[in-house]
Amino acid sequence: MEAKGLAYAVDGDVYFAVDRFPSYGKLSHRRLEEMLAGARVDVDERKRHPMDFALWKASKPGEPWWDSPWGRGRPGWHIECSAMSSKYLGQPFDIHGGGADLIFPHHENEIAQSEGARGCALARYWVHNGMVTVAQEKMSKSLGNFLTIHDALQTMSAEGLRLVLLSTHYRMPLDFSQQKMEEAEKGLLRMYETLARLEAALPSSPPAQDSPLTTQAGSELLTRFREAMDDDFNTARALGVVFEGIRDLNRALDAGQTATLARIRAELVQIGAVLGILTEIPTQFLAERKQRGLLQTGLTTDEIERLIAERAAARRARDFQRADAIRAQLAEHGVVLQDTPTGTTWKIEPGRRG
RNA sequence: GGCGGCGUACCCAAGUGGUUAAGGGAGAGGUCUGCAAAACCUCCAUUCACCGGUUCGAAUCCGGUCGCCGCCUCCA
Repeated sequence: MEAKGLAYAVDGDVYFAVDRFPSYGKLSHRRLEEMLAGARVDVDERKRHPMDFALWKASKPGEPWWDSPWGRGRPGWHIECSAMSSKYLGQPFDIHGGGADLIFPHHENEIAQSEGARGCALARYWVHNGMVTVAQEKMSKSLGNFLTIHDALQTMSAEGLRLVLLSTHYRMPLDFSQQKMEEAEKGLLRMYETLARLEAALPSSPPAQDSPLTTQAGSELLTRFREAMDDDFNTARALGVVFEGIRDLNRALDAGQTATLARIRAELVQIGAVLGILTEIPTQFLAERKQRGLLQTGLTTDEIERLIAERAAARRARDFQRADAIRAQLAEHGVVLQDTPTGTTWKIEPGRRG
């Protein structure tokens, strides 16, 4: 870049000369002249142009350093991305992603230095995601309003978290909230309860595999899923397709249409594998959820089972008052009973989370 | 001030020129059930922040207004 006149060294620093790169600003739709007005004070006087950025910085005492033709120093802050991407992906490569807050200056500068150095495009497509916000404010380290994935997984399942993130188009801001987490968990529960029903009706469900989509003729769900994803990764729309599939599945289960069940299951399994949801064995997912929920009921499985047995005896004796009292007693602890043809099962009330 | 974007039902959220404005949550009614739960069915925006314009036709395009967010300094 120095040889091309795109960069210059000053006192062991090396700067990129933005005014020597005509398309500077093309990604962020900014023009150098317009940005001058907003340029703040303490511009480094050694720069030729205020927007020039460091490709290499001389080390100050106590800082880490590497040897270089310009003396001891370290790479400028955009260099690592250009260096790594060209080494591992080549140039140009297909898709460069990142948060919308990085468009300027970070990605703009990456383009300038990479394209300036190599004379060809850096990336074919740029994919910028909207910010995750908390109470409408950008979630960021400096504001301290952040939640790590590890934190989030203390109170919700990994697939539930994915569902939250998938429920909004990636370019839109996503306001992270307790309510969204709960709604995602509810949605996931609905899906797995349906799949568990399915498993009971049509055993030996294959677990979701990370395999390419195979769109068979007549597989409407897959076709619509693919259309949604082909539309700039419209995962919110794709989730709508998933929920419609779940509804179709429940309808077929109610109607006992076995052939339909197998087809929809195959489709949902493939869709789930792409989205990273519905990859668990339904009965295990529900059992695990039950186990976690048990903690905040203040009851043990034995106590619950004992009350259920007592209720069953009351029902046999047609003492429905006693039976309903037991139901109410358990409900107070968040335990919901479900009478089925094969006996009574229980689950933890959705929305109550430990 | 400049650049980019957002404002769709009670809440979340798709839809960017043309059949009835996806889907989820909440809510209401119904089927099923001894009672429930789950599931299913029905209902829930003549209307898309507001005003004006273009068009046979606009949530979607254009102009303006209001509100909100991100970036415009170093660092990553």
